[in-house]
Amino acid sequence: MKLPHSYYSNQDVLFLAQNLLGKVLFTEIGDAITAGIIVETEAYFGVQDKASHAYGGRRTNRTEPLYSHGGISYVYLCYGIHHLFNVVSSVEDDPHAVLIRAVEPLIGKEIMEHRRNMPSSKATISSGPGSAAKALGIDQSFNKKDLTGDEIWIEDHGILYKPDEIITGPRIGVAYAQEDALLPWRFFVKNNKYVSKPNKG
DNA sequence: CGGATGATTCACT
DNA sequence: GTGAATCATCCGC
Repeated sequence: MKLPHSYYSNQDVLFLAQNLLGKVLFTEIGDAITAGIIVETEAYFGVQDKASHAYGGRRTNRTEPLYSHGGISYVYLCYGIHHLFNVVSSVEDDPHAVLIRAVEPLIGKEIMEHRRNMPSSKATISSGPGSAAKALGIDQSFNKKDLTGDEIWIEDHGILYKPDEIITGPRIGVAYAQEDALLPWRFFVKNNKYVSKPNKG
């Protein structure tokens, strides 16, 4: 059930970003288990991607997790308020990652409702990278965690979307990346209400 | 050591 | 649609 370490070694981050749609992201904090179906992702294409924190081989204390072997998390604070969760992929020193932008609440909905202070019927409970992370209880302490461990992991529940249900488009909020901002490296499930921003095909 | 800056969200107008 | 919130990180001096 749990995706094995080998899954994350895939060196094609665009494939992985698309393949992660329909997978189920779990967190366990104390006794609280929550999980959501991944319905929106973005690929960050290593050193050659101007939108990536690792662009040009930039290597700092913060970006260090990106350079690890695939299969760990990369969580960082954005705008001083939001924790954004990424799945690190590929091999060591090849800093590819997939940003999880939205999940559909599946397990532990009451816990997510409490964390977000809104009903899970509301789309915005886990729509957008900051909200999805908060619903799952992800914060800085989840940085650099092994994704095959027992604090945060991803399972395959056999959910498969048809090719025409998966939409590709430019990434959100990366205008600073100039021409790379136009690359169609955002993937989401068509018409899923938990997808942020435009979710139609 | 200080200034700038976000892979965003939410409350208002 | 607009603007505030809010701080770790990064980079230049």
